Amino acid sequence: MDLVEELRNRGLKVTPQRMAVLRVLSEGGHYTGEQIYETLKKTEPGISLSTVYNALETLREARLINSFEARGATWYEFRKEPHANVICVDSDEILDVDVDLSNLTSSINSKGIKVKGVNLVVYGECGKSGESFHQ
Amino acid sequence: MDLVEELRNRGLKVTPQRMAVLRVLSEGGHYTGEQIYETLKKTEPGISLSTVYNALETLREARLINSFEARGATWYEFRKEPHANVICVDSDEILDVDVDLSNLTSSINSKGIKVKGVNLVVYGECGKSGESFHQ
DNA sequence: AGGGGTTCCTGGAAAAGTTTTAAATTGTTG
DNA sequence: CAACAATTTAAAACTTTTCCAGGAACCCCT
Repeated sequence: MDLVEELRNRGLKVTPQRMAVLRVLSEGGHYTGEQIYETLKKTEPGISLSTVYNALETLREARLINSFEARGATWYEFRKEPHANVICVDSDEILDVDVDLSNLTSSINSKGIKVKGVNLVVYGECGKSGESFHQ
Repeated sequence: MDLVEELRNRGLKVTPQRMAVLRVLSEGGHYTGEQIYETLKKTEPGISLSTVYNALETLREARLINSFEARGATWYEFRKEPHANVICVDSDEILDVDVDLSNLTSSINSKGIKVKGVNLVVYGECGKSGESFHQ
């Protein structure tokens, strides 16, 4: 099922702005709302920051993208398997690291909590240094 | 080693404001900076919000308390073993759930990343409903 | 295909909520 | 008591949400 279909199936309209946000995130990496807005301003003249935030929230509810909070901001990424978001304290990068979270989820489920989402943020030294914009 | 000693050992001054913040957190639960400020205003007349934030950052760096981000705010808790912070989507409570994170940490360490901190935020239904202030 | 109508979405400005900063004052430690 | 760190107050910064009028997407119909 492609992204357009997934939006329609949920009664959501397929707008150019939503597709533009998806296009940015589908290339991989981690972005704040502001970063997506700055990226899209170049190709989507007139798009507004509130539209970006509206689209992000809608796409997140539709589970087409994920979000997590770190460093005082909300970060968005294209949907993918549960994983660790590793924040490199030396390089400011955010890396995806595949880890198995199924044991953890079932352990919490067994305590009477129905797990709806898991956000794992790890702070660590990854040996690199310097800044990188595309996170 | 008590808290006063731990502050002194790190070259930090023991101020009434820092001790007041520790007193709130040591009773357990999860608080935002604003909630701690509101709590302390009753017993520490004249304390300011920025002092609370300064103290929280200092205490966090000294590893006497933990913090994690969720729901658009930073939440603080007294230091304890790594665990899952479960946000109940039905009751707005935040619960501590003990889970073993050692496998996860060593798995990430083995990929060349030196783990400095783990923040595990889980969203789930815990069957309760209604609001609770002390989280 | 094309048009009409309904519903939902967008854009711009402003507000809200959280956290940080600046500069002067006060407090803690040796 | 001197040296230096921490607190206070106010304002600003930063991210995100809200409001609503105008516009666009979708559905149905021909």
